[in-house]
Amino acid sequence: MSKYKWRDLVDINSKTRSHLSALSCIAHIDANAFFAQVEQIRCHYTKDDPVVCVQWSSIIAVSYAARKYGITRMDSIGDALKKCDKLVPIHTAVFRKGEDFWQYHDGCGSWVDDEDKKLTPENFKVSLDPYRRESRKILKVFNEWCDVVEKASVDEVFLDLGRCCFSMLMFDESVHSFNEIRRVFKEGEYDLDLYLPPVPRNLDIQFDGNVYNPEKRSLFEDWDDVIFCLASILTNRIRSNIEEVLGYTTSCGIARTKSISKLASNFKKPAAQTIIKNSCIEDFLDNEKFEITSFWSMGGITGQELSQLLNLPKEKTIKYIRDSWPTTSDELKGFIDTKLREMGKDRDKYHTIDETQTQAIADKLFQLVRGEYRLSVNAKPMVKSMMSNKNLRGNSCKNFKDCIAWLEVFSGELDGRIRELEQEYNRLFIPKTIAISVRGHKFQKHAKSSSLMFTGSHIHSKDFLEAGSRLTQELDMKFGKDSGYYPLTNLNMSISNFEILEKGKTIVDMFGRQAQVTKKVEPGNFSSVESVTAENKESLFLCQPCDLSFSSEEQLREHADYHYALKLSESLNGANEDSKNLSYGERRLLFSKRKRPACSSSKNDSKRVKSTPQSDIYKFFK
DNA sequence: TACTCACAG
DNA sequence: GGCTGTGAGTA
Repeated sequence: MSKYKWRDLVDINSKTRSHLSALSCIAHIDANAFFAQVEQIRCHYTKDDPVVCVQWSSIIAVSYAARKYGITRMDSIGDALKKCDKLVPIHTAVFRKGEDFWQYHDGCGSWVDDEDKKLTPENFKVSLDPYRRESRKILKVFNEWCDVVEKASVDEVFLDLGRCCFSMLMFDESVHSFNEIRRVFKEGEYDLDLYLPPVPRNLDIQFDGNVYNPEKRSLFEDWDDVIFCLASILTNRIRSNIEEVLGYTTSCGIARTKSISKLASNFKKPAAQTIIKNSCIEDFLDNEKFEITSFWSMGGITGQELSQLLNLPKEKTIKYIRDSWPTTSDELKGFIDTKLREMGKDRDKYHTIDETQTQAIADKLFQLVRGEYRLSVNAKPMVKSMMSNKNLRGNSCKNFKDCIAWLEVFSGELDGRIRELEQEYNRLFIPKTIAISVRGHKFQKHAKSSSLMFTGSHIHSKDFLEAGSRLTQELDMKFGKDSGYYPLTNLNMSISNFEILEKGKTIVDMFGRQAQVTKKVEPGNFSSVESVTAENKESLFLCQPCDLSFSSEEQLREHADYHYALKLSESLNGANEDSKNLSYGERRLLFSKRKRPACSSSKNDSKRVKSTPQSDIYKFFK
């Protein structure tokens, strides 16, 4: 007999409840030394070349090949060259002061002898655009395979694999072990409150990756292990797909919660995956000397203060918490409350801990140490704002004219990032407000903002430059005569309040004359753009992979199911093998009927291609 | 709404 | 360590 009920199994097929199910299955996938990998691939090096990504004279990402020489992110480029004379330092792309496009200057950097080829913060601004682009490409692949994807940062994602695993278990005809449970499910001969049948013996499936199993437990103790096994097969396929098509290696962790899966993906690197069985979670947390500060969001002051407050021992803090408060979080809450009260006048030492929130803190901690803290996997909303920022050194911004030169850079960067979004979503992004902020030696911050007129359907860098210059001039007139205003130490431009419109249509075409558009973003890659006008109300539900729109959420969900079916049959019935020789574009056409995005027409692209003609990193967009 | 702080990569 | 980004809390 299983310890899980039918309800637990059926729930993982629900987008909204899966993360709460006892059979939940989450993956965290992380691109290894991402910036270094991007540069390695762009410049046609191999994984064995000791590539590092450089910004001025600091190393911001170290490839695994370079780590073998003991090089770390803390090393200056000079230190690193001492450790490895074969080092391949590659500088990030940069904007030149006064220009509105970025470029790679391969062969240039702080480490070269030629003075003319030195890249310095006085005259350049780093561009992270190439990494954001590659990140989006990777994200697209995840979205093709999985219905719930959360982009956690530029180089990591969470996947809720509930539906995927459920489908593999119930509908994959090539695996015979599950015929009986499938029959019962399909005939409807089950009750949600009944326990599942025992896991069949001699399963014809195998884990992909490393199962964390120090106690040598049976690999398939119950259905959770079956789910995780299917998940491991799937994530391996997804990761292989990403490596085949884009070249990136990734690390993956599979577990029942986000926090455990994140620890797991970090456990073995690079290019590995680690599965934490539910029955091994406590072993994992205890054996691998994790502390509460190891958990996400606990890495800073909050974790420190919490550790102190609870008088946690240095070693085995997680086990200590579990053993000290074994049954409920209530006693833990009581303990925290008492401690805070005892603190009395020293209370402000723990300013991070809010005494009205002790129940929530206790609950979270109680669950975290048991691998039971269940956060849902949420797609992040598209964008709220965008900033282009420059810390200025020395005299690189000593008057109004210098400001304008940097504003050129900011305008170009923001414009490029908007173009990217427009390509990705096939929508127009129109920011309605713009802000300029400055910092100097003698003052913390002066800022000005204004609304952006939107003239016609296109906004480009000139509009930002114009509006930004005006604001900067106002600041200059107001404070510029003050001694200590110049040279500025920081200058930035930000845009916000985006209107998101269908391409080729004006807001009036879409929604009528007195339309006011409000944006709503649905979780997942299926977003809805909702328009509210005085008279009519209309919703569009968009399937990003296909760029099809639907008039109801129901239709969209139905359509989405079609995607999973295709992907899963591809994955499990060997279609993957058959299509191995096809190009990515052909594969995508085959499986998702998706049009390739048009070749990017941004200024950045043409410049970039010119400067590095050998690069084929963006070939999939051609 | 704007600003600061905490946190992360 | 420099840089970018997000969310929570606060005035």
